[in-house]
Amino acid sequence: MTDNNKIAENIKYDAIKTEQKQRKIWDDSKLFFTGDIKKDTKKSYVLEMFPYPSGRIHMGHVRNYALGDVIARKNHAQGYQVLHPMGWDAFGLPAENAAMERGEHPGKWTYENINVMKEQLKLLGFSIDWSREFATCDQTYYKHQQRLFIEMFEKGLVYRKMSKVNWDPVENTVLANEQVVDGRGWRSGALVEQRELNQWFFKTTYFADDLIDALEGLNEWPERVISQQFNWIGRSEGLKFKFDLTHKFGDFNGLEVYTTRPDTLFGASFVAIAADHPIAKELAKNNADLEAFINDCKQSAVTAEALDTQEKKGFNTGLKVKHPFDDTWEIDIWVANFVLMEYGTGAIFGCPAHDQRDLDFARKYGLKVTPVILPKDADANTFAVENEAYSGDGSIYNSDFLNGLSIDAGKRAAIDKMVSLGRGEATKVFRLRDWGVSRQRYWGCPIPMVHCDTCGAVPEKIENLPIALPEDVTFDKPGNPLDRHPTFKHTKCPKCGSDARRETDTLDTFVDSSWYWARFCGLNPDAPTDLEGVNHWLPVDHYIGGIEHAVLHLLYARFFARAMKLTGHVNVSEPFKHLFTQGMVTHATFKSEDGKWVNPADVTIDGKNIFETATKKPVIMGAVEKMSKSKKNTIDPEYIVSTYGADVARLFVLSDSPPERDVEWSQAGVEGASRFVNRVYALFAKHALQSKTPVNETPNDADGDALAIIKAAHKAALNVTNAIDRFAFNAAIANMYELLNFLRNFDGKDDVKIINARGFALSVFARLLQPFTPHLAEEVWSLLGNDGFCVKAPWFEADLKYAIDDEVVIPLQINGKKRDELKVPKGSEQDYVLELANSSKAADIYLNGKTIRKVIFVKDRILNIVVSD
RNA sequence: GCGGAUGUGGCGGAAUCGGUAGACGCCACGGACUUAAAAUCCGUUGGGCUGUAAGGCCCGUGCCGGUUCGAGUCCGGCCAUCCGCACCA
Repeated sequence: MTDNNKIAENIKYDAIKTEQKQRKIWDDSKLFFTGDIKKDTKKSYVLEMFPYPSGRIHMGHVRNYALGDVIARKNHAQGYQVLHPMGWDAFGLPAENAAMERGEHPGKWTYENINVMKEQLKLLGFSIDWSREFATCDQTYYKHQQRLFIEMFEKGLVYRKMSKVNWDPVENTVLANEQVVDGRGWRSGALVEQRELNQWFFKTTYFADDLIDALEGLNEWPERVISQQFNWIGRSEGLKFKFDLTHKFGDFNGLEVYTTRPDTLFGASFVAIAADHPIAKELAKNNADLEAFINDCKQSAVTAEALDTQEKKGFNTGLKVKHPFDDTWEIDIWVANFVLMEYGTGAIFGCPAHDQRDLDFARKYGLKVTPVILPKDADANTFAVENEAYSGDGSIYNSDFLNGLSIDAGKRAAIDKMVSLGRGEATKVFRLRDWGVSRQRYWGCPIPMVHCDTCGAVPEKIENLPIALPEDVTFDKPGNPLDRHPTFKHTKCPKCGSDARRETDTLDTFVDSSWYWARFCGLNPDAPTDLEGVNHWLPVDHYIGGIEHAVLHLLYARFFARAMKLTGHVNVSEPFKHLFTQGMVTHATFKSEDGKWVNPADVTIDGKNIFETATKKPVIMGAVEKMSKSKKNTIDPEYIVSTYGADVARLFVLSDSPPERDVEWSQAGVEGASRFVNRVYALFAKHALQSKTPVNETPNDADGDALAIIKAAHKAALNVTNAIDRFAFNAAIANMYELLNFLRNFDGKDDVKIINARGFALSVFARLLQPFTPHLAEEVWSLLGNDGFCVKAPWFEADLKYAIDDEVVIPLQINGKKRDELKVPKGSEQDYVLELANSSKAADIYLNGKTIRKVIFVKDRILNIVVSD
């Protein structure tokens, strides 16, 4: 053992101290300050979904921001000008709850949390430009949001109406449709009630067609997000037309219905309306039985499972309509529990033969079932529908002028006829509704509108913005503190100057996060966006966050991009070019025998015995689940950072699983990452004992081991770069482990050429490490004798001359089974390889006495000889 | 019910273009160092059969089938798990 090695044995990497030192240097030199736009430099806008300031950061944040940081840092090294900002999604209910509990102002709680979390994020060494930080509860942010609201109002994208709303009785506020999951509030989990309230709406449906069409262009989005949005917007194309009532009823002489199957009109056997359809309501006034039925419908279940099993029920109103294509044909109108007022026109015609739901209904009430679509190869005289509706392809029959047509042609013909009769028109219907944004809460962006008895709802003047939240509020009573505030409500009409009432509802907090990506492009004090900034930086090149926002946030942000384009604040209609949705951080869960959750850190696993370390009481292992406080299976990132260092925390959350999948937190995995960091440091430190001269370019006089080292470095650079580009960070890290393992074979070797080659390989290695373990990378970068920052050193581009081996081992297959390996110079031709194969051991055994029928040769890949006896 | 994704050793996973399945890590086991342990370092590690040994053979990527000289990868059909939507007319 050389002296150097003896010294090296004692080399210990002090991650905690080194990381503090490095971060201070980065801060002092404003390393990640974006600065003014550099027009002649490639740009990269990397954005992770900004956090809600709940108190402390959790592992999910670490993974989210570590992912983005890899891309941002690699782009830095590649010479891009990078925009990598951070802010706070800071309005919302938890702050009000905290205010109630502590008697503090929600703003105080929020800003305190922001301070704590910002310090925690800084500990992790992310390459964030903190100079662009803002919180959505900053007046300097929501002021502009109020302006956007007013301008959208002026463009007709905002309106107010009385509407049935989803009322969350726990949060005491309204929820958007998207925020109701299985009939429950998405956050509170409370059963949602229906209430009638006057609400502000964003006209998301105005862009419905474009929101769905443009999905096709989002080819860097995950397929499942695209399909979720597609289903959510839910466009259907069909026919809206009017039935005539046989007898006028009150003010009603007709009934409008919507159908996607106008081709089956001659199979109609009933018409059904929703329980809250105006005709049903009117009828119920003089019909107690119907009233009872309607009330019954209203109370029916809201959950998915219940809907599934719920029986179809109807009430025959006694009213009838005439068939639109045959005056003499009369059809009963039923009120049915499965017809929704919110979709289409709230009324349908039922064709039981070709719709399962209609068939169930018809069978229950003994209604006629007339097939009008004849499957190919079926006999018109014998084809019948029993208990399964036929929804497949076929040709139309039993249908007068539609007979013989295909389904598509029949649809067109029926629509054309309906149009020529003046009874209807082709119509698109969307599942997507307009976005109700009024919330009866304090801690949100005030809606900048004024209600005047003469002028109606009038927007506040832009120069009066922000409409600021008053500070002197209390949370001791239920309801909205703004509404009961002594002065906030009282104002003058911006139009006529007379006494008026200020709107006291605030905006849904999803509004706040719908445009922050645009604000980051430049903190213009005078307008929502900086035009030069948005024109340069948008769209976001990489947007990274959780899959739980697949519909809500991402749909709203796409809507806002369109609205802001219309109002002249951005030039894109799609905000995010590449979307990446990362998996969760999970951890084992444990429960004590009395059913209480036990923190995994307090559990000892000794063979089959699992017990609480302190008390020795047995515990039961539960499922691996998303880290959550309630299940006590969280790991505090700050604890990991202070024990193992930020690099280890970052490395682990990226190394164990592909980023789009869940990663399971494990102590052993963390220790593995920590070993890696220490070994890497030791490798560099030992080298530094022998040389302090940086070798940043490929040495050209190497041979033997030195050449092998150089090749390994180039190969690693090629593989790691490719892996990062396809977001396979776990594979990138595996490649770095391989490089480490290889280079360790040459630890301490004192041959000059080896030292030189190793110095070069380490220079490459440091640069590959930089996006993943930046503190370590910068430290070892200077150990190699470099001035300046590793992150500023050019990203190492592999030379294929070195990265690709000049000798390859290819399999020799006989009849498709591998029988031997052949070492051949790269690019060897078939003749040469075949000759080599003939002299191999395998040839003796498998080729002797056989007839060669075919030879398959793929250069540098494989030789396969097909033989027979 | 509809739509989407996934399925590979004891575990997490790799295999980028149809061409050596199991890289890399974890766990486990053996060894070195140590009074001892931890740490560290060096090895072994898909299953089975066979051989004194070097080695050889068979099986193997959820299941069944197909295309191909060759399939984890492509095609058809199942099964399982997860996610989303769901009386949407």
